[in-house]
Amino acid sequence: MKKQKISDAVIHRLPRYYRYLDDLYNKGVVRISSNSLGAKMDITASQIRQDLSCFGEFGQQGYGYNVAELRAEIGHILGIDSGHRIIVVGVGHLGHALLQNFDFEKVGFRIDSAFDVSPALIGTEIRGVTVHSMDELEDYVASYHPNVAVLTVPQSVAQPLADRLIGLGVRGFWNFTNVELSTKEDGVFFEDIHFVDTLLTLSYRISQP
Amino acid sequence: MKKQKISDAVIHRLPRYYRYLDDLYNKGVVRISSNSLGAKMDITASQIRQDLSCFGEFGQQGYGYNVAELRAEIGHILGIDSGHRIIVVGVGHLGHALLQNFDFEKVGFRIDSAFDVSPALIGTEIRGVTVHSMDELEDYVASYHPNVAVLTVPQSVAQPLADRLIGLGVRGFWNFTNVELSTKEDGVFFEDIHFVDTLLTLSYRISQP
DNA sequence: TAGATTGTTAATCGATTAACAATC
DNA sequence: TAGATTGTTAATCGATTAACAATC
Repeated sequence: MKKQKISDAVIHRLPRYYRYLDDLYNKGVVRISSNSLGAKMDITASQIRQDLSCFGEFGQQGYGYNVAELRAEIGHILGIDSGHRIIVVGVGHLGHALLQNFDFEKVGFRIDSAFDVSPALIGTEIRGVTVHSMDELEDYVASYHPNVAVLTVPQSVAQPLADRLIGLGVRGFWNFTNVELSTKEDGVFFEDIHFVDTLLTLSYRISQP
Repeated sequence: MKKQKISDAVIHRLPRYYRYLDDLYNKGVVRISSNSLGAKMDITASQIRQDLSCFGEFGQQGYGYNVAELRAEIGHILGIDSGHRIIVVGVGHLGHALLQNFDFEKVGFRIDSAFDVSPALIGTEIRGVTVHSMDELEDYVASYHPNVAVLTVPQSVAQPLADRLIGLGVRGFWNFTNVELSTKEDGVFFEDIHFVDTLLTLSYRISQP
């Protein structure tokens, strides 16, 4: 195992490894070699072994990798067992869709509260998650210390809201607002979901002659 | 201008360039140098010039780039003016949210129809987009030739549905189903949106000591 | 044991950055 | 004109792939 900075390229492949291993695991597959996993994922065996070697030695010569074990290891690297807590801020169409469809628990996030300004929503419950008033944000965060916030609010309030949450101790933002957020604070991370970018990439590809 | 294969790295930066230029354009900024754009975007001026040089010469020595012009050029490269047509297949929470919030026209996509199996939805209209029965897919595609489909259907039907649409001539898939789709057909592109992956990346970052 | 497959080192390939002549 | 800034070539850096000894 090499001790070094993990490159972004590697980090971005980890969730995909996890998805494939989780799938194999659910299918009851016991072992897999870097070669056959590479074939499935359409990447080289060499890359898989190189990537994994950043974090440890998880395989066995002549055998390959135990699926359940490797799945658990990568899950651990990704922090699935870290007991992260998450809140949804903004329960419009998109916030609502995420609450309804997204399996936060499956990736190790505990969620029990969402926040919105609309009186019509406050007090309602969506799949077991209660919608609170935005005014309760301070009290809630002080009590439960969620470390990640899903931002599904209008663009105009995104940055001030992020600043407010950072002040309260939130360290990660799953940002659907289409505004690139930033902060001077260290150790705060933004994962910006730009729907537009992916659709434009697709537009580019189908537009090529 | 170099004639060569455009790398994925470059392609994935194009939409971000477009967003920044669109923003500058809307703010009334007339010209910008690679240096100041790089400062804004937190990338090197050299990279911007290198990237743009793949597609042509859009700047002027001693002056920089005309914002309106460069914005239009990149928009053109991305196919924003290609008159693409798009349909939404699956009007659950997420499909609904996209229909309500996403500005398809702004990125050059015409949308007028969505499709679902639910009798309760068929015939309704969401922001001017009519929901049709899935049975009408063949007729609709034959008449209007949409080239992209947004897939917001259950995982289990994703691949067969994609195959069906490919057979009808659809060439791009904005795929929200969390299943990686594929085809043997040439010239068909998938843009898979894996919500899980981005949240796990965030999980990884906040889990680091 | 023999065959398979790992982890790692070395080689290659590609992407990013630096430098600079050209020129507006 | 002088200063600014481009497009492009060359240099550097990093990521991917290949090769192979180690070993289960």
